[in-house]
Amino acid sequence: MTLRVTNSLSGEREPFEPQDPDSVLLYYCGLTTSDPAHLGHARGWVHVDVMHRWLDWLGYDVRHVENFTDVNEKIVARVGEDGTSEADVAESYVRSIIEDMRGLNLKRAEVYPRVSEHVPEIIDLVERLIDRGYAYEANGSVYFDVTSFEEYGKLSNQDLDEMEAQGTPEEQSEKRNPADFALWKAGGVDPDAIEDHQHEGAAPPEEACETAQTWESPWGEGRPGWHIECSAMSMTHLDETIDIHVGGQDLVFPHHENEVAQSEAATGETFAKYWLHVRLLDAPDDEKMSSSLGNFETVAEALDSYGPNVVRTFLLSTAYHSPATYSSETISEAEARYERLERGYERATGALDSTDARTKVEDEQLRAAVETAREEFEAAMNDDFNTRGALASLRELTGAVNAHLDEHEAYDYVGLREAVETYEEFGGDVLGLTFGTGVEEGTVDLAGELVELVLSVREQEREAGNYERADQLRDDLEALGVEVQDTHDGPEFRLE
RNA sequence: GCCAGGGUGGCAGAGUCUGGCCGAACGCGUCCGCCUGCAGAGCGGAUCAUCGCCGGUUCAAAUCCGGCCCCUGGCUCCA
Repeated sequence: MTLRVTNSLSGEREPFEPQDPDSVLLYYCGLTTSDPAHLGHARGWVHVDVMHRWLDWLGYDVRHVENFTDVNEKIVARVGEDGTSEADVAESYVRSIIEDMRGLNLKRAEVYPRVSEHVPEIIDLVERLIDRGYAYEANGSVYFDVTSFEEYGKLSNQDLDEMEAQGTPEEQSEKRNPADFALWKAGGVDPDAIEDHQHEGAAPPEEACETAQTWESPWGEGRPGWHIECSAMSMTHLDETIDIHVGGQDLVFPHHENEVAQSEAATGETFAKYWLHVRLLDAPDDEKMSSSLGNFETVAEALDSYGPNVVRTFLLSTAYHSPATYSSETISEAEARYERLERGYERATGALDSTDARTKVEDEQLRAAVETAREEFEAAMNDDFNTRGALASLRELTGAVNAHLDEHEAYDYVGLREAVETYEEFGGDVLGLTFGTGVEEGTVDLAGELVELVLSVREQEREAGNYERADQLRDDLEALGVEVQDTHDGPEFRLE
């Protein structure tokens, strides 16, 4: 069975065939480091992460690059609020973003390149475009001539005549065609350009702009344009042609379209074989979640409230290109979904470690269910990374595990072991969920022993018929995050 | 206006490429039963969908074709 992906270039689901059958070059359009990351960003990250993990599972050697845009007017707008200079502000957000990524249990990319560290490569690329007749200089700025690239518009299906102008009025006057876009911008940052983005506590615009970074170039001092960075960094760290380029749906035009144009004009080669676009996350009011609208939940807040597993389950409960809304309802459903999986895993591992698990016992139903779950998981992931379907197969596995444990006195050791391996391999390695972090009965650590102690007191109360006291102890434990469940074999607990 | 993606049960959300296994997955919710001092978890069962509208193709359509309505995103910084 082969992987199929929806390619924005063709608008169709296509078989995935990387240039080199053994490896995949993957680029993800990362963030501008001017605001804390919000859940919408996490949606992109987590889906790219799972794509990466699935490609690993399929046996590809994945080279994954994800940039930080640390040169941008919006960063300059934060000077005074979150730092003392553009570079300083950018650095503080890079740090918080990396922390968020860790918190989300993302597999590391191979490189996280920054624009500020790739200016020479950007300048080289711009020169190449000028040499080849695709770009021109005007007053120290350099623009890409969209009419020179015949295929301009092929990614977003835009028609040049229908397009509105890109750039500021000043830029417009320098351009040959309204749709031309800047590769290099002369000078520093114009105070007028940042005023609208400034918040309370920001430095005066003129002062903030003083701290904006500029670089020497063949056209004088200036700054790189927005789109050119990704082309330069993708080519530097991967290759002139990469296999998969992923980004937010909002970037299709103009950002990705321009990347295609400038890259392919410069190299004469295909820039990216497959373009995958992650749909934006919607806020409860059905609007997109975005920094500028201020209607977001930050990654840090979400992780704090729900933890990485619930957040990931929530994000993976919707296919990467489908609409998804973040609300208290949708996140608590994800919580229930994750917990059910985790309980199944814990029951399975607990049973496996008990003396009731026997290699001689064989439950055909359990084993068939494990087999089916594995097949369905694989089929779902291969079908354009259908994470919702993949999650569904693990639920069915959970149902089979629970049914087996409920219906039998002696357990099927081999079947349970296969089930546990499936959780770990697919739920763990591929979906990036972690199970079994709760403290098991009989765990040797102090917290566990103390809970045991409280539970034994509660058992005495129950035996004595003092249910009120027993329930009070249960409620108190609950308040501390210890969930108590009475079973045939005595009380069990798990930490939330 | 132009481009892209959506409209599936109370909610959420697969399936649409490759028409039939879809009288529609997984789940949340609700109800009943088992278990249980109670609760939770689990198990079993039930409830819940004329798949946006109209027309067409076909033995057969959520899935293909045509028209229309509505929503979201992009066309300005944005994952």
